[in-house]
Amino acid sequence: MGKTVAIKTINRKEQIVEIATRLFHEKGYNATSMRHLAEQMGMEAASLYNHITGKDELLQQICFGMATHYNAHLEQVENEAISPVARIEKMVRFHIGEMMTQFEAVYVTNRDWKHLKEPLLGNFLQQRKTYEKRFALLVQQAIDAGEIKPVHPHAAVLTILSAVRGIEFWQRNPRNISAEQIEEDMVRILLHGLCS
Amino acid sequence: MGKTVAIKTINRKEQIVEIATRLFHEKGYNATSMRHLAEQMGMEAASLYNHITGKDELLQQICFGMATHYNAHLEQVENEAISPVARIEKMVRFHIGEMMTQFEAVYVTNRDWKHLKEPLLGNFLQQRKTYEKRFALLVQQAIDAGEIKPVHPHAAVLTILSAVRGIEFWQRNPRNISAEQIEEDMVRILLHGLCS
DNA sequence: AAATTTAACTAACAACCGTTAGTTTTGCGG
DNA sequence: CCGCAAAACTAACGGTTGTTAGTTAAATTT
Repeated sequence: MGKTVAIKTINRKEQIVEIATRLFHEKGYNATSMRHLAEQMGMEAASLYNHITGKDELLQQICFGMATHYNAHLEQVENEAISPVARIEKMVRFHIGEMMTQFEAVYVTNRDWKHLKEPLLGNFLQQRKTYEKRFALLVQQAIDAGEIKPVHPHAAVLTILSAVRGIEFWQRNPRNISAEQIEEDMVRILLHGLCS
Repeated sequence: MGKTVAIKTINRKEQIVEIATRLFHEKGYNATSMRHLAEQMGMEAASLYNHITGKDELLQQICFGMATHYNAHLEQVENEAISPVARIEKMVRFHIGEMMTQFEAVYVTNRDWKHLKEPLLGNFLQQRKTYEKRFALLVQQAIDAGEIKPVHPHAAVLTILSAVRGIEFWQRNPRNISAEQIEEDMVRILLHGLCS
Protein backbone atom coordinates (compact mmCIF):
# COMPACT_ATOMS: atom_id res chain seq x y z
CA MET A 1 0.00 0.00 0.00
CA GLY A 2 1.01 3.58 -0.48
CA LYS A 3 1.41 4.32 3.20
CA THR A 4 4.70 2.52 3.48
CA VAL A 5 6.03 4.45 0.54
CA ALA A 6 4.81 7.72 1.95
CA ILE A 7 6.50 7.06 5.27
CA LYS A 8 9.72 6.19 3.52
CA THR A 9 9.57 9.44 1.57
CA ILE A 10 8.99 11.41 4.73
CA ASN A 11 11.91 9.73 6.40
CA ARG A 12 14.12 10.46 3.43
CA LYS A 13 13.04 14.10 3.46
CA GLU A 14 13.70 14.40 7.17
CA GLN A 15 17.08 12.84 6.60
CA ILE A 16 17.89 15.47 4.00
CA VAL A 17 16.82 18.26 6.34
CA GLU A 18 18.94 16.72 9.06
CA ILE A 19 22.09 16.65 6.96
CA ALA A 20 21.32 20.09 5.56
CA THR A 21 21.13 21.36 9.13
CA ARG A 22 24.58 20.01 9.81
CA LEU A 23 26.06 21.48 6.63
CA PHE A 24 24.36 24.85 7.07
CA HIS A 25 25.80 24.92 10.56
CA GLU A 26 29.30 24.14 9.34
CA LYS A 27 29.49 26.33 6.25
CA GLY A 28 26.47 28.62 6.29
CA TYR A 29 23.46 28.59 4.00
CA ASN A 30 24.98 30.25 0.95
CA ALA A 31 28.25 28.34 1.15
CA THR A 32 26.46 24.99 1.20
CA SER A 33 25.81 23.71 -2.31
CA MET A 34 23.17 21.23 -3.34
CA ARG A 35 25.93 19.11 -4.84
CA HIS A 36 27.77 18.91 -1.54
CA LEU A 37 24.55 18.13 0.28
CA ALA A 38 23.79 15.40 -2.25
CA GLU A 39 27.27 13.99 -1.83
CA GLN A 40 26.72 13.69 1.91
CA MET A 41 23.44 11.95 1.15
CA GLY A 42 25.20 9.54 -1.20
CA MET A 43 23.25 10.66 -4.26
CA GLU A 44 23.32 13.14 -7.12
CA ALA A 45 22.20 16.72 -6.69
CA ALA A 46 19.28 16.37 -9.06
CA SER A 47 17.91 13.45 -7.05
CA LEU A 48 17.27 15.72 -4.10
CA TYR A 49 14.44 17.33 -6.02
CA ASN A 50 12.44 14.13 -5.80
CA HIS A 51 11.97 14.93 -2.12
CA ILE A 52 12.15 18.67 -1.78
CA THR A 53 11.05 21.60 -3.93
CA GLY A 54 14.32 23.51 -3.63
CA LYS A 55 17.07 24.79 -1.40
CA ASP A 56 14.69 27.35 0.08
CA GLU A 57 12.52 24.64 1.56
CA LEU A 58 15.38 23.25 3.62
CA LEU A 59 16.04 26.53 5.38
CA GLN A 60 12.30 26.98 5.72
CA GLN A 61 11.88 23.62 7.46
CA ILE A 62 14.64 24.41 9.90
CA CYS A 63 13.60 27.95 10.80
CA PHE A 64 9.86 27.42 11.05
CA GLY A 65 10.33 24.11 12.80
CA MET A 66 12.20 25.91 15.55
CA ALA A 67 9.67 28.78 15.60
CA THR A 68 6.64 26.56 16.14
CA HIS A 69 8.55 24.53 18.71
CA TYR A 70 9.35 27.69 20.64
CA ASN A 71 5.81 28.98 20.44
CA ALA A 72 4.40 25.71 21.72
CA HIS A 73 6.64 25.80 24.77
CA LEU A 74 5.92 29.45 25.48
CA GLU A 75 2.20 28.80 25.51
CA GLN A 76 2.71 25.91 27.88
CA VAL A 77 4.71 28.08 30.30
CA GLU A 78 2.14 30.87 30.12
CA ASN A 79 -0.54 28.46 31.29
CA GLU A 80 1.39 26.94 34.17
CA ALA A 81 0.24 27.86 37.64
CA ILE A 82 3.56 29.09 39.03
CA SER A 83 4.99 32.41 40.10
CA PRO A 84 6.08 34.89 37.40
CA VAL A 85 9.76 34.58 38.24
CA ALA A 86 9.50 30.79 38.14
CA ARG A 87 8.09 31.16 34.65
CA ILE A 88 11.10 33.17 33.59
CA GLU A 89 13.47 30.62 35.06
CA LYS A 90 11.65 27.91 33.12
CA MET A 91 12.09 29.90 29.95
CA VAL A 92 15.81 30.33 30.58
CA ARG A 93 16.28 26.64 31.29
CA PHE A 94 14.24 25.70 28.24
CA HIS A 95 16.37 27.80 25.94
CA ILE A 96 19.56 26.44 27.45
CA GLY A 97 18.24 22.93 26.96
CA GLU A 98 17.37 23.58 23.33
CA MET A 99 20.86 24.92 22.81
CA MET A 100 22.24 21.66 24.17
CA THR A 101 20.04 19.16 22.37
CA GLN A 102 19.06 20.95 19.14
CA PHE A 103 22.29 22.88 18.86
CA GLU A 104 22.73 22.89 15.10
CA ALA A 105 19.14 23.75 14.25
CA VAL A 106 19.09 26.60 16.76
CA TYR A 107 22.40 27.87 15.44
CA VAL A 108 21.28 27.83 11.82
CA THR A 109 17.98 29.49 12.65
CA ASN A 110 19.72 32.27 14.55
CA ARG A 111 22.36 32.78 11.89
CA ASP A 112 20.69 32.18 8.53
CA TRP A 113 17.08 33.31 8.88
CA LYS A 114 18.08 36.37 6.87
CA HIS A 115 18.21 34.20 3.76
CA LEU A 116 14.54 33.28 3.95
CA LYS A 117 12.64 34.69 1.01
CA GLU A 118 9.52 36.81 1.15
CA PRO A 119 6.85 36.37 2.20
CA LEU A 120 8.28 33.84 4.62
CA LEU A 121 10.93 36.23 5.86
CA GLY A 122 8.25 38.67 6.98
CA ASN A 123 6.26 35.86 8.54
CA PHE A 124 9.29 34.66 10.47
CA LEU A 125 10.15 38.12 11.76
CA GLN A 126 6.56 38.62 12.81
CA GLN A 127 6.59 35.40 14.81
CA ARG A 128 9.89 36.32 16.40
CA LYS A 129 8.58 39.72 17.34
CA THR A 130 5.44 38.44 19.01
CA TYR A 131 7.44 35.74 20.78
CA GLU A 132 9.68 38.38 22.29
CA LYS A 133 6.65 40.47 23.23
CA ARG A 134 4.99 37.57 25.04
CA PHE A 135 8.26 36.76 26.77
CA ALA A 136 8.62 40.41 27.76
CA LEU A 137 5.13 40.28 29.21
CA LEU A 138 6.26 37.51 31.54
CA VAL A 139 9.08 39.76 32.68
CA GLN A 140 6.68 42.66 33.16
CA GLN A 141 4.45 40.49 35.33
CA ALA A 142 7.42 39.51 37.45
CA ILE A 143 8.26 43.19 37.86
CA ASP A 144 4.69 44.02 38.83
CA ALA A 145 4.81 41.24 41.38
CA GLY A 146 7.96 42.82 42.80
CA GLU A 147 9.94 39.67 42.18
CA ILE A 148 12.56 41.19 39.92
CA LYS A 149 14.08 44.61 39.44
CA PRO A 150 12.29 47.20 37.28
CA VAL A 151 14.48 46.84 34.19
CA HIS A 152 13.18 47.39 30.69
CA PRO A 153 11.39 44.09 29.95
CA HIS A 154 12.50 43.91 26.35
CA ALA A 155 16.11 44.53 27.33
CA ALA A 156 15.87 41.71 29.84
CA VAL A 157 14.41 39.32 27.28
CA LEU A 158 17.07 40.01 24.72
CA THR A 159 19.83 39.81 27.29
CA ILE A 160 18.56 36.38 28.26
CA LEU A 161 18.07 35.14 24.71
CA SER A 162 21.46 36.25 23.50
CA ALA A 163 23.28 35.07 26.60
CA VAL A 164 21.85 31.63 26.04
CA ARG A 165 22.65 31.78 22.37
CA GLY A 166 26.29 32.24 23.23
CA ILE A 167 26.49 28.64 24.38
CA GLU A 168 27.32 27.93 20.75
CA PHE A 169 30.81 29.26 21.40
CA TRP A 170 31.84 26.84 24.09
CA GLN A 171 30.09 23.83 22.66
CA ARG A 172 33.48 23.00 21.20
CA ASN A 173 35.17 21.57 24.27
CA PRO A 174 32.43 20.20 26.51
CA ARG A 175 34.93 18.34 28.65
CA ASN A 176 35.96 21.43 30.56
CA ILE A 177 32.45 22.43 31.58
CA SER A 178 29.57 20.05 31.97
CA ALA A 179 26.11 20.84 30.67
CA GLU A 180 24.65 21.03 34.16
CA GLN A 181 27.42 23.34 35.32
CA ILE A 182 26.74 25.68 32.42
CA GLU A 183 23.03 25.71 33.06
CA GLU A 184 23.37 26.42 36.76
CA ASP A 185 26.01 29.11 36.31
CA MET A 186 24.08 30.84 33.59
CA VAL A 187 20.79 30.80 35.48
CA ARG A 188 22.57 32.13 38.52
CA ILE A 189 24.27 34.94 36.61
CA LEU A 190 21.13 36.01 34.79
CA LEU A 191 18.76 35.81 37.76
CA HIS A 192 21.02 36.78 40.64
CA GLY A 193 23.99 38.49 39.01
CA LEU A 194 27.70 38.03 39.24
CA CYS A 195 28.24 40.17 42.32
CA SER A 196 28.00 38.52 45.69
CA MET B 1 55.87 63.02 -4.24
CA GLY B 2 54.75 59.47 -3.64
CA LYS B 3 53.42 60.06 -0.17
CA THR B 4 50.26 61.76 -1.40
CA VAL B 5 49.56 58.89 -3.73
CA ALA B 6 50.11 56.35 -1.00
CA ILE B 7 47.73 58.17 1.34
CA LYS B 8 45.10 58.42 -1.34
CA THR B 9 45.41 54.70 -2.05
CA ILE B 10 45.06 53.90 1.61
CA ASN B 11 41.97 56.06 1.87
CA ARG B 12 40.45 54.37 -1.14
CA LYS B 13 41.21 50.97 0.35
CA GLU B 14 39.71 51.94 3.67
CA GLN B 15 36.66 53.16 1.83
CA ILE B 16 36.28 49.80 0.14
CA VAL B 17 36.60 47.98 3.46
CA GLU B 18 34.02 50.33 4.93
CA ILE B 19 31.45 49.62 2.25
CA ALA B 20 32.29 45.92 2.30
CA THR B 21 31.57 45.95 6.03
CA ARG B 22 28.14 47.38 5.38
CA LEU B 23 27.35 44.89 2.62
CA PHE B 24 28.68 41.91 4.56
CA HIS B 25 26.46 42.99 7.42
CA GLU B 26 23.40 43.23 5.22
CA LYS B 27 23.79 40.11 3.09
CA GLY B 28 26.57 38.05 4.62
CA TYR B 29 30.03 37.35 3.25
CA ASN B 30 29.15 34.74 0.65
CA ALA B 31 26.06 36.52 -0.59
CA THR B 32 27.97 39.74 -1.23
CA SER B 33 29.46 39.79 -4.72
CA MET B 34 32.42 41.80 -5.85
CA ARG B 35 30.21 43.27 -8.57
CA HIS B 36 27.70 44.53 -6.05
CA LEU B 37 30.48 45.93 -3.93
CA ALA B 38 31.96 47.65 -6.96
CA GLU B 39 28.58 49.08 -7.86
CA GLN B 40 28.30 50.64 -4.41
CA MET B 41 31.78 52.06 -4.93
CA GLY B 42 30.79 53.51 -8.28
CA MET B 43 33.27 51.44 -10.25
CA GLU B 44 33.68 48.13 -12.05
CA ALA B 45 34.41 44.91 -10.20
CA ALA B 46 37.80 44.44 -11.80
CA SER B 47 38.90 47.89 -10.64
CA LEU B 48 38.71 46.80 -7.03
CA TYR B 49 41.77 44.65 -7.59
CA ASN B 50 43.91 47.74 -7.99
CA HIS B 51 43.47 48.29 -4.24
CA ILE B 52 42.95 44.88 -2.71
CA THR B 53 44.33 41.42 -3.42
CA GLY B 54 40.95 39.68 -3.29
CA LYS B 55 37.69 39.21 -1.45
CA ASP B 56 39.50 37.36 1.31
CA GLU B 57 41.45 40.44 2.27
CA LEU B 58 38.29 42.39 2.99
CA LEU B 59 37.05 39.91 5.57
CA GLN B 60 40.57 39.68 6.91
CA GLN B 61 40.80 43.43 7.45
CA ILE B 62 37.49 43.47 9.30
CA CYS B 63 38.08 40.49 11.56
CA PHE B 64 41.68 41.16 12.49
CA GLY B 65 41.01 44.87 12.85
CA MET B 66 38.47 44.06 15.55
CA ALA B 67 40.74 41.46 17.14
CA THR B 68 43.69 43.81 17.61
CA HIS B 69 41.35 46.55 18.80
CA TYR B 70 39.94 44.21 21.45
CA ASN B 71 43.36 43.05 22.54
CA ALA B 72 44.59 46.60 22.93
CA HIS B 73 41.70 47.49 25.20
CA LEU B 74 42.06 44.34 27.27
CA GLU B 75 45.70 45.08 27.94
CA GLN B 76 44.79 48.59 28.99
CA VAL B 77 42.17 47.33 31.46
CA GLU B 78 44.56 44.74 32.86
CA ASN B 79 47.01 47.48 33.73
CA GLU B 80 44.55 49.84 35.38
CA ALA B 81 44.81 50.22 39.12
CA ILE B 82 41.20 49.44 40.02
CA SER B 83 39.39 46.65 41.79
CA PRO B 84 38.83 43.34 39.94
CA VAL B 85 35.08 43.80 39.74
CA ALA B 86 35.53 47.31 38.40
CA ARG B 87 37.72 45.83 35.67
CA ILE B 88 34.92 43.47 34.71
CA GLU B 89 32.41 46.28 34.60
CA LYS B 90 34.77 48.22 32.35
CA MET B 91 34.99 45.25 30.03
CA VAL B 92 31.21 44.94 29.88
CA ARG B 93 30.74 48.63 29.14
CA PHE B 94 33.50 48.53 26.53
CA HIS B 95 31.87 45.69 24.65
CA ILE B 96 28.49 47.38 24.81
CA GLY B 97 30.06 50.57 23.49
CA GLU B 98 31.74 48.73 20.61
CA MET B 99 28.39 47.20 19.76
CA MET B 100 26.92 50.68 19.56
CA THR B 101 29.61 52.50 17.63
CA GLN B 102 31.24 49.76 15.53
CA PHE B 103 28.07 47.78 15.15
CA GLU B 104 28.52 46.49 11.61
CA ALA B 105 32.15 45.48 11.98
CA VAL B 106 31.45 43.65 15.24
CA TYR B 107 28.46 41.93 13.66
CA VAL B 108 30.39 40.77 10.62
CA THR B 109 33.30 39.56 12.72
CA ASN B 110 31.01 37.54 14.96
CA ARG B 111 29.04 36.11 12.09
CA ASP B 112 31.47 35.56 9.23
CA TRP B 113 34.83 34.71 10.80
CA LYS B 114 34.16 31.12 9.75
CA HIS B 115 34.87 32.11 6.16
CA LEU B 116 38.44 33.13 6.90
CA LYS B 117 40.89 30.84 5.14
CA GLU B 118 43.75 28.99 6.73
CA PRO B 119 46.14 29.81 8.17
CA LEU B 120 44.33 32.99 9.18
CA LEU B 121 41.35 31.10 10.51
CA GLY B 122 43.54 29.27 12.99
CA ASN B 123 45.27 32.49 13.91
CA PHE B 124 41.96 34.20 14.55
CA LEU B 125 40.62 31.38 16.71
CA GLN B 126 43.85 31.36 18.67
CA GLN B 127 43.55 35.07 19.38
CA ARG B 128 39.92 34.65 20.41
CA LYS B 129 40.80 31.82 22.73
CA THR B 130 43.55 33.70 24.53
CA TYR B 131 41.34 36.78 24.75
CA GLU B 132 38.68 34.75 26.54
CA LYS B 133 41.30 33.21 28.81
CA ARG B 134 42.64 36.60 29.85
CA PHE B 135 39.10 37.85 30.38
CA ALA B 136 38.34 34.76 32.46
CA LEU B 137 41.41 35.49 34.55
CA LEU B 138 39.91 38.86 35.45
CA VAL B 139 36.79 37.04 36.61
CA GLN B 140 38.87 34.58 38.61
CA GLN B 141 40.64 37.44 40.34
CA ALA B 142 37.30 38.98 41.25
CA ILE B 143 36.21 35.64 42.69
CA ASP B 144 39.42 35.32 44.69
CA ALA B 145 38.84 38.81 46.04
CA GLY B 146 35.37 37.71 47.13
CA GLU B 147 33.76 40.39 45.02
CA ILE B 148 31.64 38.09 42.86
CA LYS B 149 30.12 34.66 43.23
CA PRO B 150 32.24 31.55 42.57
CA VAL B 151 30.86 30.74 39.13
CA HIS B 152 32.94 29.08 36.45
CA PRO B 153 35.00 31.98 35.06
CA HIS B 154 34.77 30.88 31.46
CA ALA B 155 31.00 30.48 31.70
CA ALA B 156 30.76 33.99 33.06
CA VAL B 157 32.90 35.42 30.27
CA LEU B 158 30.87 33.79 27.55
CA THR B 159 27.60 34.76 29.17
CA ILE B 160 28.76 38.37 29.18
CA LEU B 161 30.14 38.34 25.64
CA SER B 162 27.08 36.75 24.13
CA ALA B 163 24.62 38.84 26.11
CA VAL B 164 26.32 41.94 24.75
CA ARG B 165 26.41 40.51 21.27
CA GLY B 166 22.64 40.23 21.34
CA ILE B 167 22.35 43.99 21.10
CA GLU B 168 22.43 43.39 17.36
CA PHE B 169 18.85 42.20 17.60
CA TRP B 170 17.27 45.32 18.99
CA GLN B 171 19.45 47.73 17.05
CA ARG B 172 16.54 47.86 14.63
CA ASN B 173 14.23 50.18 16.52
CA PRO B 174 16.45 52.35 18.69
CA ARG B 175 13.61 54.75 19.43
CA ASN B 176 12.03 52.46 21.99
CA ILE B 177 15.12 52.01 24.10
CA SER B 178 17.95 54.52 24.31
CA ALA B 179 21.58 53.46 24.23
CA GLU B 180 22.15 54.55 27.82
CA GLN B 181 19.08 52.65 28.98
CA ILE B 182 20.35 49.49 27.31
CA GLU B 183 23.79 49.83 28.81
CA GLU B 184 22.54 50.42 32.33
CA ASP B 185 19.96 47.63 32.21
CA MET B 186 22.41 45.16 30.81
CA VAL B 187 25.15 45.99 33.28
CA ARG B 188 22.64 45.70 36.09
CA ILE B 189 21.33 42.34 34.91
CA LEU B 190 24.77 40.86 34.36
CA LEU B 191 26.37 42.16 37.55
CA HIS B 192 23.45 42.16 39.96
CA GLY B 193 20.89 39.87 38.37
CA LEU B 194 17.25 40.22 37.55
CA CYS B 195 15.90 39.25 40.95
CA SER B 196 15.42 41.95 43.49
C1' DA C 1 56.50 69.09 -21.81
C1' DA C 2 57.85 64.25 -21.44
C1' DA C 3 57.86 60.18 -18.76
C1' DT C 4 55.98 57.28 -15.51
C1' DT C 5 52.88 55.59 -12.28
C1' DT C 6 47.98 55.04 -10.58
C1' DA C 7 43.57 53.64 -11.27
C1' DA C 8 39.95 53.22 -14.02
C1' DC C 9 37.97 50.53 -18.02
C1' DT C 10 36.27 46.28 -21.29
C1' DA C 11 36.30 41.57 -22.17
C1' DA C 12 36.65 37.26 -20.91
C1' DC C 13 37.70 32.80 -18.47
C1' DA C 14 36.97 28.77 -15.81
C1' DA C 15 34.40 27.21 -12.11
C1' DC C 16 30.37 26.64 -9.71
C1' DC C 17 25.50 27.63 -8.69
C1' DG C 18 20.36 25.98 -8.35
C1' DT C 19 17.41 23.80 -11.13
C1' DT C 20 15.03 21.20 -15.08
C1' DA C 21 14.22 17.56 -18.55
C1' DG C 22 14.37 13.17 -19.83
C1' DT C 23 15.79 8.42 -18.88
C1' DT C 24 16.86 4.33 -16.27
C1' DT C 25 16.84 1.58 -12.20
C1' DT C 26 14.58 -0.16 -8.14
C1' DG C 27 11.17 -2.31 -5.33
C1' DC C 28 6.72 -3.32 -3.96
C1' DG C 29 1.39 -4.58 -4.91
C1' DG C 30 -1.65 -7.19 -7.73
C1' DC D 1 5.71 -12.14 -13.27
C1' DC D 2 3.81 -7.89 -14.72
C1' DG D 3 2.87 -3.11 -13.99
C1' DC D 4 3.53 1.01 -11.88
C1' DA D 5 5.21 4.46 -9.18
C1' DA D 6 9.11 6.06 -6.39
C1' DA D 7 13.61 7.48 -6.70
C1' DA D 8 17.77 7.25 -8.57
C1' DC D 9 20.58 8.60 -12.71
C1' DT D 10 22.94 11.62 -16.81
C1' DA D 11 23.14 15.78 -19.22
C1' DA D 12 22.55 20.20 -19.65
C1' DC D 13 20.80 25.10 -19.16
C1' DG D 14 21.24 29.92 -17.95
C1' DG D 15 23.17 32.64 -14.62
C1' DT D 16 26.59 34.22 -11.30
C1' DT D 17 30.91 33.91 -9.06
C1' DG D 18 35.92 35.60 -8.15
C1' DT D 19 39.51 36.79 -10.76
C1' DT D 20 42.88 37.86 -14.71
C1' DA D 21 44.64 40.09 -19.00
C1' DG D 22 45.18 43.80 -21.65
C1' DT D 23 44.14 48.64 -22.53
C1' DT D 24 43.18 53.48 -21.74
C1' DA D 25 42.60 57.75 -19.23
C1' DA D 26 44.14 60.55 -15.52
C1' DA D 27 47.36 62.23 -12.31
C1' DT D 28 51.86 62.91 -10.62
C1' DT D 29 57.02 63.18 -11.07
C1' DT D 30 60.98 64.40 -13.45
